[in-house]
Amino acid sequence: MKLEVLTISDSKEIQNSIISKIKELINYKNLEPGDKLPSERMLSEKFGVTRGNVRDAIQKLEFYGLLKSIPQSGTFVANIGVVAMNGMIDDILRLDTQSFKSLVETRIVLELKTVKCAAVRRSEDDLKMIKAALDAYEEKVLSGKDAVQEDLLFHLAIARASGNATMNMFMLTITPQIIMDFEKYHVCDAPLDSGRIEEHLEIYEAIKNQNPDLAQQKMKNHFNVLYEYINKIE
Amino acid sequence: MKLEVLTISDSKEIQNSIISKIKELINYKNLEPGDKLPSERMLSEKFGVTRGNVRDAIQKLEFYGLLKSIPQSGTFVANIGVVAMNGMIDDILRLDTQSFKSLVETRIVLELKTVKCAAVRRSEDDLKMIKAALDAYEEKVLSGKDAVQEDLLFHLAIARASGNATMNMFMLTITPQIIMDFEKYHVCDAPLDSGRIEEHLEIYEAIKNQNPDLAQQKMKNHFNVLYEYINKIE
DNA sequence: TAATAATATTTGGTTAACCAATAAATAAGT
DNA sequence: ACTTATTTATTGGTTAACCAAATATTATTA
Repeated sequence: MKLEVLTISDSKEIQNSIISKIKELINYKNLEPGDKLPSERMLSEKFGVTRGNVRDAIQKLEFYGLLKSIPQSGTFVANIGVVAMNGMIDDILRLDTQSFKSLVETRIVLELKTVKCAAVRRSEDDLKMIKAALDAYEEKVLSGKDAVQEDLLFHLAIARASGNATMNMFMLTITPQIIMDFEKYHVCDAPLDSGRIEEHLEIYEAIKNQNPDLAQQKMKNHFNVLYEYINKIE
Repeated sequence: MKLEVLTISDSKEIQNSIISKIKELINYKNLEPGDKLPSERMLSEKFGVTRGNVRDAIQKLEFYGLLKSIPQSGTFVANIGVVAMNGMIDDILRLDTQSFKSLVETRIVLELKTVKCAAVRRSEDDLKMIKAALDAYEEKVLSGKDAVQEDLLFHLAIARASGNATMNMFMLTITPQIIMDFEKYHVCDAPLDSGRIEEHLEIYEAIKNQNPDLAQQKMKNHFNVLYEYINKIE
């Protein structure tokens, strides 16, 4: 007889099934914005799972802004109607894992905007930090070493200078995965680096001179090779 | 004498200080990609905090892809170099709270892309779901009721049809906050809805006919009023 | 009867003990 | 001396008991 083991995907399944049951409960009980959910203990008993499982599921829905836990009081339905609640939970349950292509595609979209914002809004301090990242990248490349990290730190510095906390955070969430995939798929092995120093410099100059359209254009050029790459895969 | 109470911002401060200490530790010990961090118990003792605090901090860094916990084995530095590690942790610690403006700005950027992708990649199934969302929106508006939820579900259906899991997830994370802010700031009180049904329909038709550029153009029109709004505030 | 005070219960959050899987150290066998 | 088997210690994860704040209930009083 085979031993039953709880793998990660199993625990993900449990979490999703709990989320699904919470959705049904909200519909069944006609809970509206601001209404209180049953306590974690009751839910865990009702669903036949541990309280920890329930807490994790609630935490996930809290991350997406659908529930709000208040200490010593209860867990409440967010200020969002039943229709949106149902639609969003369905979407959350259906979410695929993020492919390399989707990550890069998203990165390009975000950066074509962050660079524009940075050109308009960057402070003198921002500019200094972008310059520092630029110099670090150049030095690493000229010494013949791999400079993937310094490359992406340059781009993150621009994201910070964009003055948009949302895009900044999104860039932070996708950057590590991109770095690892880059090395995995050997995207940066090609001898493009000498040209890319120049490209970085041009982007920097455009930001320095507060020319948003030029900055975006230079960034677009910079992404050309990457763009071709992701359209090739899949 | 005042009673000492641990507020949410205090606990956030603790978490950030732990993250900062982990960063110092990685530098001090010269931990490289794949190296093992000291155990949670040792860290909690070293830092003078509870093990739960340490776990939370590690979980946050795991979310950003900088650490990886493996059960019964340890917590490991991700496949990312020291330079990127330091830069990213600094960025994470510096992250601002997301303003309404940054949310809407990001939403526009993402949607101008998702709608284009959706026009190219949408399946017949996707198309049906977008149509269903469109009909639900129209019905709600024509009956004179508030249709903010149905509005955004239409846009989420497009995000799903884009075939890009990353942008889909990003849209899901910002949508609830936008809905709540919309109602808070009374963005949708204006009598624009009759015109907006038409706009939605045009977007849908462009997606149906697989015309990405037209779809993007229609989406851009649709966002015009919103775009003016966010450039007005602040 | 209504308003207030006191008590009991319920709540999400926290923590210390526990678990099974892993890794390290030791012992045994060849 | 080197491999293999066995034991021991350590690990992140889990759970059941506990906590203090918030709420509901009951008792008291005017």
